[in-house]
Amino acid sequence: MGVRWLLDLKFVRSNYKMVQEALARRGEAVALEQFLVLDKERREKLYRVEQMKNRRNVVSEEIGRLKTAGRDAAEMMAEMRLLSQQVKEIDEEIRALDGQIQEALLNIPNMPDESVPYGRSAADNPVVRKWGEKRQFSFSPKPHWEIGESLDIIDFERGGKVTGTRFSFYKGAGARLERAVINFMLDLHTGRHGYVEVFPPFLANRESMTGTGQLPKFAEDMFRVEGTDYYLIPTAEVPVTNLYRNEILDGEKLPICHCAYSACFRAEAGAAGRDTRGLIRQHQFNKVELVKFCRPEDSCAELEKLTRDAERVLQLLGLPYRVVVLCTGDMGFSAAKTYDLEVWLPSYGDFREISSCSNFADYQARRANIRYRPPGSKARYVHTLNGSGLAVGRTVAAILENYQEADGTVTVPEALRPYMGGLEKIG
RNA sequence: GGAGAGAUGGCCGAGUAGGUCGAAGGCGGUCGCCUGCUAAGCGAUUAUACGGGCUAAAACUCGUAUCGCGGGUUCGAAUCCCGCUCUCUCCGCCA
Repeated sequence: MGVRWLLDLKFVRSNYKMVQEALARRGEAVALEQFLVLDKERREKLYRVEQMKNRRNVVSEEIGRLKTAGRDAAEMMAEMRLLSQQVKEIDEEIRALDGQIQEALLNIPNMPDESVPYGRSAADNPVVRKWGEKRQFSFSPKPHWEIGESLDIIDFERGGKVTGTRFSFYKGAGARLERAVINFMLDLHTGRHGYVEVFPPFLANRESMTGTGQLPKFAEDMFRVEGTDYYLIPTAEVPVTNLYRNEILDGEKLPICHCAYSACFRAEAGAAGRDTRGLIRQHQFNKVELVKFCRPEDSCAELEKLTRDAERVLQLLGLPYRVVVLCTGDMGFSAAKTYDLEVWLPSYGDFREISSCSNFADYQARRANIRYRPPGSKARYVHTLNGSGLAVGRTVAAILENYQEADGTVTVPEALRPYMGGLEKIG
């Protein structure tokens, strides 16, 4: 039975030290020794059982010949009956080993790209570049949730009533603003950056969640539809990356670039007490996502481009931001390299993440089995990338805070006015 | 939700009273040949994964597995039995 491995077994086997060191840089002591032992045992058993199967095949053929010739083969059949029994047992053992190995692999994070700086936590993420000037307020700027409430364009209170904490309503110009931001981003990425828009399902099944790495490790971060195997997507990355699961793409078509709007749902387990007010950390939020599939040799350059595409949104909206590169200790589980875009939020007096752009190398492609065929050669795994372009709720929060005026109104950024029916000011 | 039909290689499509079928044939693809009956002809070749051997690595070679998925029967299963999934058609329902 063919098992598709989550890591290249041969690679891990022969570059054991290197893999071990790469993973150690992430700060997780990964037990690869265990893997090596299991792998060795598996290969020994596999070899043995394949020898047995070979004998069975050869003898069975012989039995067929004898029988058609009308001769007796009872002795051989008896022997084979025994052999088959043993084969079955060893097959069972191998299957158990496969499961153990696969389980071990599922919990091994991606290896960081060599260019990723070493560090232990978010505090060690180097700032790569900054853009924009922080506005000097002649008054004391208010946090976006206060602005939203006083302008009556965001209703957190009733969101809590209707659904629960961390849910909210947008209303009037607020709802329109949210929609404007979505459309602005989609138009920018499709019109100027060459992405093909897709509108995905907001629920995805277990295979898809495993394909992009949300499962099995992060099940508690997601909402699951009771009685089904469907999960509410935590990001459009899931359905869009899985678009091509179990497919072999035409090499000529790469890179394939998609952008997608979706609502995103996150259980935010373990986030109790953090960002309890406002739009920063909701159970449901909107996001425009950028997703790329490319050749392995292009993924580094594609990550730079994708990041720039996301940055362009902030630039056109006139929102100050900085770009940090996540250090080894702060990177997500599946990522090989990640840039975070952090927007300036006056009420926090700090930069907050508004986009995360990652190169996953072949990590997701291997799990999701997405390949391409280079001209005249075998299928290879593609590299996948994605990034927010951008998180809409946080963008709205940033607009409200950065564009607020002393009289309590909010100026609409010029780039959004065409999407707001020409509206220049909210309030 | 109810009833029926079907799932075979890149595609189309054979193959079921179990045996030498990884699987006929066609198309497509690749390589070579031919080139005045020309929007052609001829020949060859054309799956993937894993393991062993040989390698610097390949190529190569041997083996195993794979005919929707998972089990079962059997010395032996694409072919028989059971379960599941998906697709198609008809009915119902609905945005």
